[in-house]
Amino acid sequence: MDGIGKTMAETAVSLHQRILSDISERILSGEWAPGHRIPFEHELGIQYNCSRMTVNKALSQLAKAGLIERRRRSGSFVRQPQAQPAVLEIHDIRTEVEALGLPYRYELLSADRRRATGEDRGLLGLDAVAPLVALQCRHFAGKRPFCHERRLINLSAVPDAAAESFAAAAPGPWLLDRVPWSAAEHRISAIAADGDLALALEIQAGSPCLVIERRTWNAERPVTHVRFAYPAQSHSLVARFTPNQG
Amino acid sequence: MDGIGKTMAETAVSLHQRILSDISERILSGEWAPGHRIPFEHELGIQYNCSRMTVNKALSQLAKAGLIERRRRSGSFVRQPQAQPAVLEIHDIRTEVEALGLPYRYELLSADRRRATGEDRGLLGLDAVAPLVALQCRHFAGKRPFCHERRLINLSAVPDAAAESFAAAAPGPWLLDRVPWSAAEHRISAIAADGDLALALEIQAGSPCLVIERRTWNAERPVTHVRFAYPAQSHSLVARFTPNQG
DNA sequence: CGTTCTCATATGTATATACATAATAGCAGC
DNA sequence: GCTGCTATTATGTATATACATATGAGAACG
Repeated sequence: MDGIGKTMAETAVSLHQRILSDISERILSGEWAPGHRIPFEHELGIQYNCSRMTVNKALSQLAKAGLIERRRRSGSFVRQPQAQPAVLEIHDIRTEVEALGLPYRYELLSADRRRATGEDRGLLGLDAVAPLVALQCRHFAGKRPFCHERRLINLSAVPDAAAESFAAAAPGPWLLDRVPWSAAEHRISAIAADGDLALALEIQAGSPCLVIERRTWNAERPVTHVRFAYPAQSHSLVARFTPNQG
Repeated sequence: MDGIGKTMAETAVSLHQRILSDISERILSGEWAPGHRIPFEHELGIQYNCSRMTVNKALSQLAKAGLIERRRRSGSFVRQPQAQPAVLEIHDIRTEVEALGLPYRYELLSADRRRATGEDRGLLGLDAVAPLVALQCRHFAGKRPFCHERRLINLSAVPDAAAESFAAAAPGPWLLDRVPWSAAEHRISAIAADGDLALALEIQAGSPCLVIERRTWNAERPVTHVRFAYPAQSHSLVARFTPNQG
């Protein structure tokens, strides 16, 4: 390294990026098998003609992505692939429908205010009885029902929801505006449509549906539980795993 | 900042980590609403009594996690929540079955070697005709079929597969040993079991199944396409979203 | 009034440096 | 041989610095 001031224009992509993709390629191609010790930071620094810090940043990122494991005093090692972590993007329903080029429509089927039953508490993850709102609604793509939504909202976490009718706007975006970000857990499964669901989705009873359940917390407090049911034909989820996403 | 040499023991967690969680907390709590401009790097540097580099690393990470958007000359802004990225862990089937405390058994139903048909090429993402192996097999949890697997393996990417019978060991782990790491795309959907699938899973024809399809690449080359079909009752997937995972 | 040019500014990327920390290897002493 | 100390080593985290780059704001100009 000939010191500070090296121009960056000589490389089209950043050095960081180059190191990252070089190394992941070697791992992905199998050239560096699981268990293999990759060169030390300072060695890579010499190879790439850059400082240890730059290498360090790239390797730290690879470690976070799960491709390598770093051990002090020993070096960095290619990890045994175990679980395939994949990133699933769960979008807003209106966005999804509009992405298909179809007009979106929302319809409220029922709204109900009650004290949490045992089942409600199980779904929401509540430890005590609390007031809540239970909703059922439908999302249309063009003329066809696209998705059925069944939702519980914990009123002690979101008191404003008591005054809201949800007749015109879907509860999902409404909540996102008020509880802007939160931790969430998703459960994805398949079910056979029972009578009510089949009616709502205008499909045959017993036909398969893809179900996404989401539980949402805000600072440790359960906010909402929602079950989206999609007719099997109309929907699938895509998840990707790419180790060097930048 | 009183210069180099500040001891790190005074803070239990790293400064980087603290900035990261502080800021995401403010965003998650709604204190900083979408569109809000968060303080400039140098301002945060003064607030946290640290250098711009440290702030920069934390903010870059938040940007990569999708919580904020960074604009040169303008600053960093809280993003509108759009897609909820959730991490899905897809494990080995044997591991899953054994996690249930049930004995695992594998059974090969059929193995077939052929040149890729049009459909095969679509599934694998091949642009040219190539030899491949097509497999069907079952995974048992105790006495019940747990999962049906239908797989294509691209022989030009994995020539060794031609010599392998797959009678005793499942192709998934076998491939993992040889193609140690790879990029993958998962598609999750629900289907109604057709006659063959119903027979293999010992369920009624037409009953719902959860389907996971996975396409795997190794250095831009398609390696395998696999479709796992689970009887709806027996399986669900869990994905989590936690914004500041470190 | 609109267009273009210049300048200031915030982020982006890289450097060299400093010290902390964890873990190993080797050695000393019992 | 086992235990515990010490030195070494690779990574972890932070610093100050330097320069690149994109872009917004305002000045200069037609």
